[in-house]
Amino acid sequence: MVSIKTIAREAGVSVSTASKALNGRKDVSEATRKRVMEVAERLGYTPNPIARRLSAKKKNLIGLLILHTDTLEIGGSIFIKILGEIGREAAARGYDILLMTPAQGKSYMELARRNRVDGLIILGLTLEDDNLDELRETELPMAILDQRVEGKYSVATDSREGIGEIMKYLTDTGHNEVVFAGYCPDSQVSEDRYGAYLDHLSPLQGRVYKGGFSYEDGLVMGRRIASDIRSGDKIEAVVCASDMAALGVIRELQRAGIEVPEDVSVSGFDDLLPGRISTPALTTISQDTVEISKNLLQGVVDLVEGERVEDKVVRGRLIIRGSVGGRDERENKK
Amino acid sequence: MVSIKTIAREAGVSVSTASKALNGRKDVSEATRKRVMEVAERLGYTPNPIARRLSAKKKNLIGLLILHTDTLEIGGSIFIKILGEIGREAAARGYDILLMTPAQGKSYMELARRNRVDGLIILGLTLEDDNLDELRETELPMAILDQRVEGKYSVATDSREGIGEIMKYLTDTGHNEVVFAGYCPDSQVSEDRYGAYLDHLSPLQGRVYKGGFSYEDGLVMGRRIASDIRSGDKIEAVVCASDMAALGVIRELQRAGIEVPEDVSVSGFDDLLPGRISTPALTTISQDTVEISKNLLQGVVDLVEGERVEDKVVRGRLIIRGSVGGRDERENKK
DNA sequence: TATTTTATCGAAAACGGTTTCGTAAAAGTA
DNA sequence: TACTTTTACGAAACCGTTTTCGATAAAATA
Repeated sequence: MVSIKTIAREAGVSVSTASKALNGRKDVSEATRKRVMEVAERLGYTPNPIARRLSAKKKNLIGLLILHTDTLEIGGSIFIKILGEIGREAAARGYDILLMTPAQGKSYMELARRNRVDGLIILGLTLEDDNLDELRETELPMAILDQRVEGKYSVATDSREGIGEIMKYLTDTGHNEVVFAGYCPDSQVSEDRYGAYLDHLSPLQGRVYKGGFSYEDGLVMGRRIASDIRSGDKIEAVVCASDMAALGVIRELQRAGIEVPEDVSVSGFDDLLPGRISTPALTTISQDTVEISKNLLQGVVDLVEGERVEDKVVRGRLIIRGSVGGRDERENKK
Repeated sequence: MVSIKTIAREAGVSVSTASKALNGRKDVSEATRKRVMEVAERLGYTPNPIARRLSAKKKNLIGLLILHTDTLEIGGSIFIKILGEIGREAAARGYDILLMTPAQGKSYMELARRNRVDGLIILGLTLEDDNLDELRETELPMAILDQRVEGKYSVATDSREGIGEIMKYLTDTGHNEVVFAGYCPDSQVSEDRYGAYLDHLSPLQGRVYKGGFSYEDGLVMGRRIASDIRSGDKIEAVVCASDMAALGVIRELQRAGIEVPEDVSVSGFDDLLPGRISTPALTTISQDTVEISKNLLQGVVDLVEGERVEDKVVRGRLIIRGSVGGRDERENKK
């Protein structure tokens, strides 16, 4: 394997000069630099990142902490894209990504310390995490997906705006009685989405069904909603906090003989695969994985390099599909 | 940061002795070893993996190459689990995982070389990959998911047995006319699954619909199947090469007024999320992600450590849900 | 011309470990 | 007792970089 020694020898200079030439330092003559560069090129030299890390204080290494792979599984189709993008961005900024999985008994910070990473990207963090306090206290640069932790940089899809768009679309298509399904106080994301719903309430009047993000949660809420409708409640649309919950709701509505979207419209959030192929297909907000990943990576890197960063919310995109009815469909049904 | 020097000083020994004590080398007295260990424990010493890598020939570093994140997106819910498991296994065997994403113009081997990894785990490799020849020729230890490359270690779900189980189940539930949908010659996995179908043909008689793995592919095949049925073909079951294709097939069948499973049974392969919540829910083969991940990681590691390994096929599990009809349902319909 | 700057380079230390090898003391053997 | 072997340890080299700093020669200044 060709090291810097090889190219120094070959170029007839000392190792230190070779290093300086390669790194564009200022005290090397133009002639020497060129010679060194050529030799390096010819010999296919690539600096050993390990050796480099040993001497440098900044290791150019970011730990990617993937928590709760079981929960993350639901949004799997999104995460795989995020991973790819993070990798690309990291390469572009000259950083490497170390995959870190939580180990029994070891705290995240302990893991980070052991691996000598400059910073952390955290996926799948929940508010019940045991390490939350420790995270808050540490100085280690980090970027957290979808969960705000005080003092820490976070990136999330703009729930407020996303739900806002949905509400606006519902209003435009003539829905008046709109309820919200999937509020659970444990989750930041859920809070945000519910809050946004409340913000856009007028002139609609709201009601909330508590529940989680999963399909099963959706089933439970769907049954309650169906029952309320049968009791005479005039619900025209259900805004759900997640795609999976929306699918569950739709399923139970359909089972109760309530047609979507002819009788009730249902919207999701996330744009997961199942919602694209369900009948009806889900009207939802799709996450901009590229933008999310970019911000995640650049966020930590900026922090590592001493810059200040502000929490980032990235715009989602309203995806109009079949689960929200237009005025026509709903009129026809009547 | 406490280094080996610190603990050497504190324990009153030389750095070399400290190193030997820590690593359980043979020429250290029991008393000294104990003293060194205690100091290390007390000071919370953890060896710097970077420094260790610099001197060692084996870096204890495995590159995780994630290809085609767009295609992988489909099975995302599986891959995220695989990632988690790989991480856990790696930690258990003392290896670190470096996330690698292919860069424009750089070959995979080039990437591996640059990063000084001991070996590679490759996810999402296709037979059309430009790097295939180079991969074949290299000596670098690697484990490849779901794609056999001559001379390279691969891990895959046992298509043969999986399809076999499905065929047996179909026979047991009284299906005679069984066709196969989703054969595409580009893909190893598809070939395997189709081959297994052919193996289990008797006493059924077979027919194949060519197509890919995606939902859209399924739609196309579904239309052809529906049309064949309307032309009088007595198809009782469709064995699909993938869940997504199966969902597409079901969709088109339903649209043509053909009921699943009352008129035709349909089976999938992979056990993805959408198939679990579709109506009817898919009868399919679920992949054992834990076993797959273990074998992937242990495969490369074994190769790195000089052992021989044999290609691994891991058993899937037949998941019986609603898309394949029992004898009763089908009789009743008639 | 004598002196100070500036440009270019290389020796050496440092990063944090591991490993080889030499040596002194302890133990074993004749 | 004298010699050999074993045990326990440390000095030093090494892994491949970067960086600091001192040295030399050329250029600029007085």
